Amino acid sequence: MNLYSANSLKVELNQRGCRLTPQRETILSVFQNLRQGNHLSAEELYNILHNQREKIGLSTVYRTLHLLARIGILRELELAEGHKHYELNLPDMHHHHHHLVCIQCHKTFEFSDESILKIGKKQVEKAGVELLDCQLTVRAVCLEALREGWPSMVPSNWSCPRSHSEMEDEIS
Amino acid sequence: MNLYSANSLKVELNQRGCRLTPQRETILSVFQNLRQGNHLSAEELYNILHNQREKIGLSTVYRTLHLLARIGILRELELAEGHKHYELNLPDMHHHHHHLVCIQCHKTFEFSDESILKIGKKQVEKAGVELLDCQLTVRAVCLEALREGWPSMVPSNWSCPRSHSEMEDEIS
DNA sequence: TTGCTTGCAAAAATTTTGCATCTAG
DNA sequence: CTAGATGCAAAATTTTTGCAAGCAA
Repeated sequence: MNLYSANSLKVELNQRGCRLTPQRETILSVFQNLRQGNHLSAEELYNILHNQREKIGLSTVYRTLHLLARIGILRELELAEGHKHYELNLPDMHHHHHHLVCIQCHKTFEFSDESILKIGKKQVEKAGVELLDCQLTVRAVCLEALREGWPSMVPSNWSCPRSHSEMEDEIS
Repeated sequence: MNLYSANSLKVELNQRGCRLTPQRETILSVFQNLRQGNHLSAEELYNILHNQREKIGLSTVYRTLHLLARIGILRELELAEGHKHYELNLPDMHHHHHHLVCIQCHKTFEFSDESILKIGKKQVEKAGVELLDCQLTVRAVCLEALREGWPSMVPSNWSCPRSHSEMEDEIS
């Protein structure tokens, strides 16, 4: 599962006049160890690092997330929760996936579909630009919310009873 | 092009115990008059309203955008510019479209592909949830940025020389 | 009337930046 | 050494909220 070794990261960075610092290495390793299907916000990553007794400033976290996303190592997800989430970018057909998210409780499901990347590649070619990422986001309302009588009966902060088991230090 | 009349908006709102206010009507009309392919952030919408001498508070703008997106009248776009954008949600095959965006200069291209909505519908059915929106976002780097030597040679605030003609009061 | 809405200002949440200091190459 | 990176605190951006007053149904 080690898709980017510290060394290949170093090469990537040095090619662009950037440096491999312990902070960057640590942050990448958090993503490497994240179980498939999870993604982190800057704040969540920062908390994980703190739980691991790593001293990395929040601004460094933000700067590193940007850098790695720009390089193409991370993928930026916009799941409409008020902040971006990040995950490893695995552009090969095998790992490439997309998201279905409930706009009420933010539960997310992953799915794969090879034809999407093909469509993205076609468009990119037509526009004469270079592909970085291609993600389908399906917004929906979950069964539980519908059962509660969404949308009229569901207060905007309502969330599935069971869905409160999330993140913070979810490294497998 | 009048897809939602004031009256059908009223019905939609009243069904959910909400009211049709002049502010909501005005905001919807801005989107109706926006030329196809444009989308607005809360701030941009607020400015347009001001230019039209409408007195609508920024919080009302935010509240209305949320409401209309929740109802399914607007579509929330996440084009990675630091804030959400909104456009009319036209879920029929004919108007449904997707976005290709340059992460460097934020230029966006629209495209249609019927198979995407089909994929979304399939996933939604499988997950047993109700579809609200289905959008493919392709992130790429534009030709101009590549020519400048992206990524190593391009400062992160660089933008295509010509691409500075945007928004603010772009109503056609 | 009643309870949903608004506008304002204040607060919250998220992200960015300036700068002195540190460090990878 | 030297340009890039860090950490902190301060600032900027974007969005949300409390509350008194207004207005749609």
